Amino acid sequence: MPELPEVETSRRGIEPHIINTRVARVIVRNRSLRWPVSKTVDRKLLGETITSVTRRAKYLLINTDGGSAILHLGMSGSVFIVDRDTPAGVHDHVDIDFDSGKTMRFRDPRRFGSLHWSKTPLQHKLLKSLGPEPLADDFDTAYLWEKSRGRRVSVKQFIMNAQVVVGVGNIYANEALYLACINPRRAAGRIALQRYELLVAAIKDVLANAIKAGGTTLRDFYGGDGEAGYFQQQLEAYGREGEPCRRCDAPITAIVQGQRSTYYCRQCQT
DNA sequence: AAATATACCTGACTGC
DNA sequence: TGCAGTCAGGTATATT
Repeated sequence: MPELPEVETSRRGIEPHIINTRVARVIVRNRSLRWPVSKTVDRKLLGETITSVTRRAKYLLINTDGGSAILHLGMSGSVFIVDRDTPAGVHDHVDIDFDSGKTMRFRDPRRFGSLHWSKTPLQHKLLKSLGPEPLADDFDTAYLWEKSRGRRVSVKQFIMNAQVVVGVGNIYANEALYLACINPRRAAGRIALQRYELLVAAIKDVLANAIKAGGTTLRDFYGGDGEAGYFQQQLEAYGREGEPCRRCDAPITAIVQGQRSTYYCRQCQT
């Protein structure tokens, strides 16, 4: 499923193929994504030239001089480049054809993704109240510690809250807490500054490593669907219920927090 | 204000 | 082999 590293991988895979090229046609086969795709999107995109593809949280911004398309991959979405007139599958909901003869295709079996248009995407309702980017310098120990004061919610749910920090999905929340030796059930407001230092470093580390691993997917991105489980072999906690902790050998425990599965070591995450 | 629950959707998997 | 049931998960929104 696309977490931040995969969205970033998609961005890097797509941008070189569509930058400075003009949109020749937009085909929306299915408008019922998470929110109905407005015809405004197709209308505004048509004829525009792509100036860049950027990312904010897990949103891809396909930028033009006239505004930006805001694409979210949801849980099962992917974007990739194909030659024009490549037959579309049942879950291929949107094609953007370019003058170059290439097509950017959006595929999303579960249709949790979304597509919007905005002249000022960072001010868009969906983006305007997001927290800092986890890999940016303004996401640091002091910020996270301060933000956590007085909060009784579990630290895992706290770091998965996009108003606190974006891009930390379930898998990476589990992994980061494991790396920082913090019990996911602990209240966010009752964790010391020094431990937040470890946690911030762990979040940055796990995301940076996953982006690096995404480079593997990038190689066969062209024509592929970018959904390969590239980071799986590096997981320390997620999905390892009953298997031995690689630090202390105690079995990894699985619990549910906020209807999400949590995996952690009861012995060394305190 | 903060915490918690709900809704959206379908492929993959499990058990009969 | 087929079928019904369960799970997964991002995030806006509703409810407490």
